[in-house]
Amino acid sequence: MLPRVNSAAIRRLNMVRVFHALRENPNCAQRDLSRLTGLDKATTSAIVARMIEEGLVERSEAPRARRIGRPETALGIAPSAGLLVGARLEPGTIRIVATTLAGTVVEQSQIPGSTDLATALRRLHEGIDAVVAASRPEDGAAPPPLRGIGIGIPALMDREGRLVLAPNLGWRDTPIRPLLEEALGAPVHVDNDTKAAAMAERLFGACRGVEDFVYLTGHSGVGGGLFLGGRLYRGAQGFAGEIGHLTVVPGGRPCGCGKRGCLETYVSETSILAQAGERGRVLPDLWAAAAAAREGDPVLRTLLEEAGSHLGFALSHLVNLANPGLVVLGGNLSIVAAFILPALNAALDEHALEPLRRDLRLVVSPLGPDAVPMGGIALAMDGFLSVPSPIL
Amino acid sequence: MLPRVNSAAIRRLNMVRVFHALRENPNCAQRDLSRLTGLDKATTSAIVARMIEEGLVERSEAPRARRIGRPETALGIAPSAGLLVGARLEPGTIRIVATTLAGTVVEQSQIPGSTDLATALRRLHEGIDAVVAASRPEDGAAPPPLRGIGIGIPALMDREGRLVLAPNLGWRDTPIRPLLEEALGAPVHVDNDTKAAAMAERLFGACRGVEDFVYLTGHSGVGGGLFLGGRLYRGAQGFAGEIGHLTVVPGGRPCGCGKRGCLETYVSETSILAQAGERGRVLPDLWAAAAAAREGDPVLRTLLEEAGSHLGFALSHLVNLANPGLVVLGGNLSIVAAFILPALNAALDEHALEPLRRDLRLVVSPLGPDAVPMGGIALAMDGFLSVPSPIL
DNA sequence: GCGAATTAGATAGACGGTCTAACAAATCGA
DNA sequence: TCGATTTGTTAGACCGTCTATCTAATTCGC
Repeated sequence: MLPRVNSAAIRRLNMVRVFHALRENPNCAQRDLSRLTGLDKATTSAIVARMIEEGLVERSEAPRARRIGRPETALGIAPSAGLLVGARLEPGTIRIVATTLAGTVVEQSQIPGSTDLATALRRLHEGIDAVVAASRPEDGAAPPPLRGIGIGIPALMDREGRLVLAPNLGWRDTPIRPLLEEALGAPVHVDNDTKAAAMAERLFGACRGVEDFVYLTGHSGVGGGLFLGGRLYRGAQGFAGEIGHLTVVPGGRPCGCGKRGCLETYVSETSILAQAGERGRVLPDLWAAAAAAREGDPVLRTLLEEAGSHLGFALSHLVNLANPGLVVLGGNLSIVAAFILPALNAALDEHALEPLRRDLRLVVSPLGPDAVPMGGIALAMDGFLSVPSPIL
Repeated sequence: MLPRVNSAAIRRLNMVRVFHALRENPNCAQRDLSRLTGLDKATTSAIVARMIEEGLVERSEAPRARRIGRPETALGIAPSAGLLVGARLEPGTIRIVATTLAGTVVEQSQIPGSTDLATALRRLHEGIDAVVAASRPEDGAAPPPLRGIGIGIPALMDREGRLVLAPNLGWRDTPIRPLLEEALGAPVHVDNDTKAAAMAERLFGACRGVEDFVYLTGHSGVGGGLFLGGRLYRGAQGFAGEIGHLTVVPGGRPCGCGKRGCLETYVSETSILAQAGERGRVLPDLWAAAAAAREGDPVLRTLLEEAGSHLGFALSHLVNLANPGLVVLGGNLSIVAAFILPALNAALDEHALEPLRRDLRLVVSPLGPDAVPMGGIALAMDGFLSVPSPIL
């Protein structure tokens, strides 16, 4: 059943618009918010007054003089209004960030992970407590309340937020959200790490204001986050974006999914290192692979070129189907971006339709390794603002 | 700039909900509308009263007795409230339907098409006039007003509704909507034929109530209509869904797009007939191809099996990326569906991820050749209801 | 037959949004 | 000091939905 649309819904919707306008334009005046949101200045006045009353927004002390007329007062999301926590849960490490409600990072940490569910959750819990404790304001004022927690996990999550399968962690069918919510005592949002990272790029990274883009990342597998028509797209079951299992070489390298020739047997960090090993180059990680390529090692050069070619071929399918305006290379892919991009672009030229290819922009993620935990922040922010989903 | 969200917007939104609930459940009572839309019965009462006042809805004369209590009065979209016209514009033929606002067909016709722009538009104009004239009620009452016209064209249309390129018609960069609107004197909506057909399946066909599905069709090319997250998805430039140009055989048959091995060089009506000819079977159309296959012709059997295999391979990419819950085979593909489905399913089994494949339903379009003109109706209906786009 | 029960639908009033229009506030420039 | 200019507030109109109550029309039990 669709949520009811009544005056409460429209108030929330307009409040969220004002919030994001203010988040993206810190220290702007009420007048600017009117222009940005399209709301009448009287409406803006009412909404801002309410947000100030709720402690969500604060006025700067000093009015800013303009050329002529009454000076404007700058507004901003109050740092004391609350704290959001984002986390990235991986087998080896857990990365945690704390931000203001506006998404400004105030604290971060990295702790060891675990493939044991109880251990991982305990460490996550302790890590979050520590980060929140460290986020206390210096002047000894009351700590901002924890408003929400968002966590990105390398796992298939269904549309209800249930963990279906996490091969790297060895977990399956785990009601991870309730487990965490009970332990942490704040609203918890859990999502696939790539989808979370895509949200981060949209709110804080390279895709601000972009309505249709694709986020690509590659660790143990290759994941795609589809942001389509102004929303993160999840698919009928919540599994959309599985670009890593497109068949790029029929009958090719065997994949963990049981098929052969999947993209991620050629392009993920794991598979690139494996292939390097097969060709006599034992390397610890992609940084080493990038270093070797930078020094001119022909094996790595060729390997990364092949990877770029396969990725470009798979990406061309996505481009022809979804016609995104922007593709972001993120995660570990950004480490080797310089060496895969030429072949990737060539493959796109060869396989993507010209009018779709022509207007396609391709960028390397500015968030880098922070994309997933910041995606947790994005999830938590969305949850805090909690717009009933079918609206906007 | 996003449209303003105010009380007028929420009224329209709720009115549209009531309209669609009533369209999908003809002769239901006001009480049922409340349940279907989630609106309070008082709200429903107000909305229905207003729609009756506007002539959009009418009450049936006879109240329907229930087991106990006051009998309910059946409601329906008034046939006299207006007429919608949908058309399919092809080089050879123009197909036109007229329906009530509820989408009930009241008249249809088929006239010759033309690749000359002026001729085609003139014939379309005359054909629509004729169909509208023939739709007069038998009792000699005033004819319902023409509320909108929707047209599906085999063309790349940009997001502003401008015709960018129509290879089969030989048109490019044509402001077709203004041309038609001036001539026809009613709101005109023009869109890609496949996207229109997908809308028809959603409103009137196999996809009623389905939020994420893919519509596939194949005439001169192979097109895909993506309906994602409850909306027709257009992509950054409006070109989304070009499944026909996925590379399925690297270095394969040359395609009109300049590349090689595109899906549509194996699966479209044109290419199937061409391949049949190369193998010594000269056939006029897909009906003949289906007939030959039905009679056991091994050449056609093999050919269609290969087509199914290629289509399934390309579709597996779409499934892995978009995770649709339903795939509809429409247009000319439905003619040969019986002979391509086994290989198509096998290719999906081989190349689509198991959890995504498992819950995927595949159906043949119930609308068949009417999908495109009914898609025009869907466009016109959407336009008539004109919900500001970012809402719902 | 007749009143109680039951269900559909209408109505009154509360409530809560945004918008228009007028007003108050704060500055610049002459 | 006064008018012009621009920002921000306020009063009131307007228009939605929602709650609560009322009316209408029927069946059921007796």
